Amino acid sequence: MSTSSQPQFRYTQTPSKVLHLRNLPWECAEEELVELCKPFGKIVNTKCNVGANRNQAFVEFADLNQAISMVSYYASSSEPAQIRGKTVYIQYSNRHEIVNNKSPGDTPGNVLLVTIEGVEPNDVTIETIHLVFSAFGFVHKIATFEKAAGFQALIQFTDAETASSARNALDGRSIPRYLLPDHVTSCYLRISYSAHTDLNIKFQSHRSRDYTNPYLPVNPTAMEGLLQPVVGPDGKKQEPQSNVLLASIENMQYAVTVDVLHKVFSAFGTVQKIAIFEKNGGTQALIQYPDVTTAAVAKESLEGHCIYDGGYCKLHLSYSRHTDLNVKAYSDKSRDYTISDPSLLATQVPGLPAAPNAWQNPQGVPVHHGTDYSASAAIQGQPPAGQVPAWDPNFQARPPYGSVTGQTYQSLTAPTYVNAARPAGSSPLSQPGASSMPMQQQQQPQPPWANVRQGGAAVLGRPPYYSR
DNA sequence: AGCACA
Repeated sequence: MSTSSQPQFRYTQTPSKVLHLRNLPWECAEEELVELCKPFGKIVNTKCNVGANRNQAFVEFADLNQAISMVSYYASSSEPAQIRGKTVYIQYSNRHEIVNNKSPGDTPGNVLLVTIEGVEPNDVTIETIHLVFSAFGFVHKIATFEKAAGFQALIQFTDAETASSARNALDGRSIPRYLLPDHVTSCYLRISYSAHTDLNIKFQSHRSRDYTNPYLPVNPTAMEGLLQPVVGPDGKKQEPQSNVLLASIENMQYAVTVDVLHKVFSAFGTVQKIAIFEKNGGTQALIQYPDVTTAAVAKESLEGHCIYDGGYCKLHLSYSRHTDLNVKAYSDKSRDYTISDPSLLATQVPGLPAAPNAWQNPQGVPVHHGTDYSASAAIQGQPPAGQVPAWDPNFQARPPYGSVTGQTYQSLTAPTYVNAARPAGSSPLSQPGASSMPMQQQQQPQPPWANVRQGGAAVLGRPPYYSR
């Protein structure tokens, strides 16, 4: 902070395109400023409400001579410059351009930056935010994050007009109390415009949503945040035991299929469900046991071990926060072994339960496959049987391609490959007789909200966000 | 009445 850094005399004006106007009336509008100045030239920028009293302003002309003409005119005029009858004092500014006339947050755009004050991130769900802002138009995307400023959300509308209507209505307002947890006393929204025009949402999760693409992959790890945060009795975070294990597969040189995982994890007890997914470029899987004890044994036994010799497909296990996976009964990435007796599924059982809870498993009970899959399996080159990757220390490293299951669920395998091989729309499941399960062709992961509604299958097919 | 923003 050196005084010599300001060598120019403060009140000695060298000409500038920028004029400094002071003694302006309270909250002088930009229009009033322009009215006063535009007879002298083209105004390219202004800044109003400057100074502690907000009664100063800057006006920048396109050309220096225009500014000079204005200053000269009023220097020799008998009538001072006036706005609303107040004399306005005009000088050259000591700067030569107006910078940051508008802060970026005041430049309208279709994306709002919302800071939610007075709440913890867990107090306001993305659903609540969506609800509040949807009142002004279709909300395309939402991304939430925690920064120094607090809990913030980027909310993408179709256009700046919609965004500004939301901003005008909600800025400084509070989210309705009934949408908030009881312990939240106040929750004020500070809204500005983001410079973004299109948010890049990679996953549906508890922190981000893309309502234009309901079938965007769900990030299962992120979705765990939907559950209660886990805090031990001592107040510290802990990893609670669970009947569901989260397996990260490292150095996955060979394909790890549902069948392989089933074989490996079945060594410790009944495996109920398996789901495989990609996360951060790696492969992870969720393996569900009936009880925590079995999961704990499997975790202790398998942690750090490799599915194949040579350090291939090394397992890292932790407890998932899930307790009951909602997975497609048959897909190349998931399996629900609890759906019913596999031996029944292999054969056509016309009256097999239409399953009161069939909507929870949109892939449904594949009673319609009939003879179809045997042919498709052949097309896929799947041998009827093959080497089973066993949990055997002597097991030779070998890609499990073509590996087929043991007798127990061999029959389950074929429909999986059938579904994977068949283009959407050609599934026999879409035949009229299958109308009770309308969404069976949806191969994408279910949006997380799909399974919380009754009749979720129908909701999945036509999310409410398409209703506009 | 006396020079902004972030």
